[in-house]
Order: sequence, then structure tokens, then C-alpha cells
Amino acid sequence: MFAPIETQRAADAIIEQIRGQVAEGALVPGDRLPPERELAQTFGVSRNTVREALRSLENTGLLTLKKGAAGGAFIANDVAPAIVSGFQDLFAFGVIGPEHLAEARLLVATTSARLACERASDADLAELAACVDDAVAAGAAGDMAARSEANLRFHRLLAEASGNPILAVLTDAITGINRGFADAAGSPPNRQILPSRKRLMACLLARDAEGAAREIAEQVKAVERFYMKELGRERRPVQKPARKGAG
Amino acid sequence: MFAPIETQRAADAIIEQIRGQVAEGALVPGDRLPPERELAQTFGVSRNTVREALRSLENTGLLTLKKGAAGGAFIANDVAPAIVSGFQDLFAFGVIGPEHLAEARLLVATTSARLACERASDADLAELAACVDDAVAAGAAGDMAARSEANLRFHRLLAEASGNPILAVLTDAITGINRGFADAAGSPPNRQILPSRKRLMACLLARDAEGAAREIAEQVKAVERFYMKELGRERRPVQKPARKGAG
DNA sequence: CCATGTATAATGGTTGAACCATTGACAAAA
DNA sequence: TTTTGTCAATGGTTCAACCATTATACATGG
Repeated sequence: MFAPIETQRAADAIIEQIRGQVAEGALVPGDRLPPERELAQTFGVSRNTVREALRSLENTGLLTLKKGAAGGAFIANDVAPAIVSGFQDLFAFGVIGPEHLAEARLLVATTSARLACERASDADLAELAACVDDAVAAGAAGDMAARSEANLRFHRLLAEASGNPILAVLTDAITGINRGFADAAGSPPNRQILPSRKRLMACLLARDAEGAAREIAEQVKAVERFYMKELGRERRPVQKPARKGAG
Repeated sequence: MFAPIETQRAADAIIEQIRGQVAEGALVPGDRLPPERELAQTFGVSRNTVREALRSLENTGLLTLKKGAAGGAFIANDVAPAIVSGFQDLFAFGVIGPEHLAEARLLVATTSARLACERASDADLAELAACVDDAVAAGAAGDMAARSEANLRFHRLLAEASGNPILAVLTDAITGINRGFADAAGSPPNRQILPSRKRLMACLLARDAEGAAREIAEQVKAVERFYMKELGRERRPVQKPARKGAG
């Protein structure tokens, strides 16, 4: 008969309104919101409350706050970092384990490779090739950090070449978590990676989707094995724990 | 020679510290942070600054703020909603299009089905079966909203049964965006969905991974076609636009 | 003894005013 | 023309106060 009362915080209501305007397309990337003091008047709240809302939206990547004379709150569409840190949080909490990560990485990488075979433009392929060259050069120069960075970038480029931004975001998320492992364990030697990359590039150029998927799957698994060995950490296959209902 | 100066905002530094404690495992879900007033003293900043940090973390799902005597800031691990809304933002900005969504949905659903065949517990299968029954009952009762909800829940349960939480989160994200379509177009009739569900359940019980994947793929595609027809919206296959480098 | 109500204290939610720091634009001076 | 100074706009932060909500302890009445 009667429903429980739920009051909404002022800042949340502001967040909702701004999100709504974005969803409707009334606010597009690059647009600038009125100054905080003006927004406070418009919404009929204090400036602190407005700030809480703006800061939260900035934190999720929806806004960029710039100080100074021509500053203000600008609409950005750089929300990928929020998704990435969301996955990182899930990992930190143990909701996602290394085994889930490995499985997802394999899935995303093979799918990216398959789709990239169908859709990669010449420019994409050139970028991928250049990235491999960078890794070679960095390895030759002994710059391990740069080499590792190039190897991670390769996955990102491959995902972009797939034409599906969702895969690119997921690749970022997975890489973001895996970077911790890479920092701790170092990267596998180039002699383990580079031949695979060469073969993969050949598959991409030949538009051989299954070959490309197989190739990157092998390589991802090899890197997994390397981490496992280096860290002595057990990255066992997914094993479902007992669940709420029952086994 | 000299590097540009970058000052970090106080609130961001606080966010970093709290995130760090969570990542280290020093803070686990359920833990309670000191009151805002105390944190302000500890960090040597004003209470408003502390609040900005706490509010941002609450907004990402890392914290839950409870008011009242035994209230405070509690560590939560409910970050999935943040990931979901992140994807919704990407969709609102047009970074992700319906065609990307359809592709991802197909991928996630088929993968979930395959893995669920290997790993689903009896309890999982029972829940899935019960969910199908719910959809039947809701359909018979003419409660379209409940039926639609049950059908979406089926995907969620299937992803959970896969044993990989990443798939569950992605399912939530995709569902979150798709819900908009479902609200606008209504759901496909049960006669289109239910036979497929029955066949899928049979595959799951028989641990027939390929059959299950094929079955849900067909069904997802059928739903896509339904939306396309109902909304007159063109959900065309992924077609890469001209890119930065060149075509 | 138990149920009910009531005061109290802890805590987040909000306010308003003030000041600082940064930034860009424009004017003034060299 | 180039440099330098000034100024106004804007976010960043602080402080002090008060309100609203909640759990708990305590008193009150049956």
C-alpha cells in the first residue's frame, strides 16, 4: 500500500541530469558546461554540491575539468579508463582471478585476430608491422620497458583493426591488469614472441582468419606459461568454486 | 632539462591512497573507513575535499556511504555497475554502435554457452530451467515486462554458469544497453524464443558445447532481426569507417 | 519483565562565504 | 615586434556551521 521513502542526494540528481543530456545528444564531446557558480544557481544548490557531481563525472571520464580563465567542465568521451579501472577493481577484490583473465585474454585476442583478418585496412596492417619493428628495435637496444610496451600495444592495435571498439576496450582492460604481471615477471624473450608475430602478420596479410587465431592463441598461451613459471604463481584453469545453491 | 610541473589535486591523491589499500588487500569488502571528519584530519585536508574523494569512489562502486549513527564509508565490491554504465556512456557517445553491440553479444553468448556446457553445476542448470519456466509463466499471464526480464536474466544465468565472472559482467553491460531497445521494441513472441530455449537446455544437459553455441547464436540473431524489423533501425554488420591513417 | 517511546550522540548531507592558484587575454612598455 | 605586467574568470580548497538520519542507550509505562 505505502512504498518506502527514498530520498536522492542532490549531487546524484545533478549527475543524472548531465548524463541524461549526454544520452539525448544535447551535450556532445567538446561542449562546455556553465561555470560551477552558475550551475549552483541553476540547480539551486551550493557550489560544493555541484562540485561533488562534477568531480564524480570527471572521475568516470565523462567530463574534463580545466582550471583557469578559459577553463570549465567539458564533455569528454574518454570513458574507457573508467571501464579499465573497473575491471582492475574487480581483480583487486578477487572477483576476477588470473584464470578468468587468461581465458578472457585468449577469447579477445583470437576474436580480434579473426575479425582483423576480415576488416583490417592497409593502414592497420602497416601500423601492426611497424609495432613489431618497434619491438625488435627496442629489444636490440636492450630497452626492456619499451619492448614490453610495444608488445602490449600490438594487442591494442590488433583489437582496433578488428573494427569493434568493444574489443579494443576489453583489450585495454585486460592489459591494464596484466601489466602488473609484466612488471613483476618481465617480458618473455623476443625469440619467443617475434617468430609468432611474423607468422601472425603473414596470416593477416593472407586474410587467413583461422591461421591468425591459432597463431595468436598459441602465443598468448606461451606468455601465460611464461608468467606462470616466472612468478611461480598458479594460473590454473577455471575451476568453479562451490556456489550459493549447491555444488 | 627541466620537466613540466604537474600538481595533483588533493582529492585525487586521497582516491589513490584508498584504491591502493584496496589493491594491497589492506582493505577488504565490509571494512569501514574512519568518519569523514577524522579522515580530514588524517589527510590534513578539509572535509569537503575528503567528501569529493569518497563520493567519487562511491560513484564507481568501490565504497558505500551510509548515514546515521553506525554509518560511514564501507568497502564494497559492487563495481560491476560502474563498468556497465561505462559501456552505456560509450554507446551514448556513439563510440560503440548497435552493430558492435550485436557482434559482442553474439560472442559473449556463444562463449558462455560453450563454457557452461563444460562447467555448469546441477544447481546452475536448475536455475536456468526455472528461469525458462518463469518466462513461460509470465508469457501465459500476459506480463510482458516480467517475461522480458526473465529472458534477459537467462543470459545472465548462462554467463554465470560459464564460471567466468568477466562474461557475467559483459553480459550485464550488453544487456544494460540492449534494455533500451527492448523497452522500445517490446520482446519477440515467446513462440520464437521458447523452442530455442528448450533445445538449448537439452544441449546443456547433454554437455553438447557446439550445439549449445549454435542454438544460442541462432536465437540471438533472431532477436537482432526482430529489433531491426520493429525499430526500422538499421543494425548493419560492422563496417569500418575511414580511419586516421588512411583507408 | 517486556514493550514502547524518547533523548542522545555519531555520522553523512548541505550550505555559504571566503580565499588561493592557475590560466588566458589584453594592454602597456621596451 | 617582443616582452612584460595586469586583470578577470575559473577551478581548488578551506572553514564553520547547521540539518537529516540512524543506532543505541535509557527511561517510562504497562
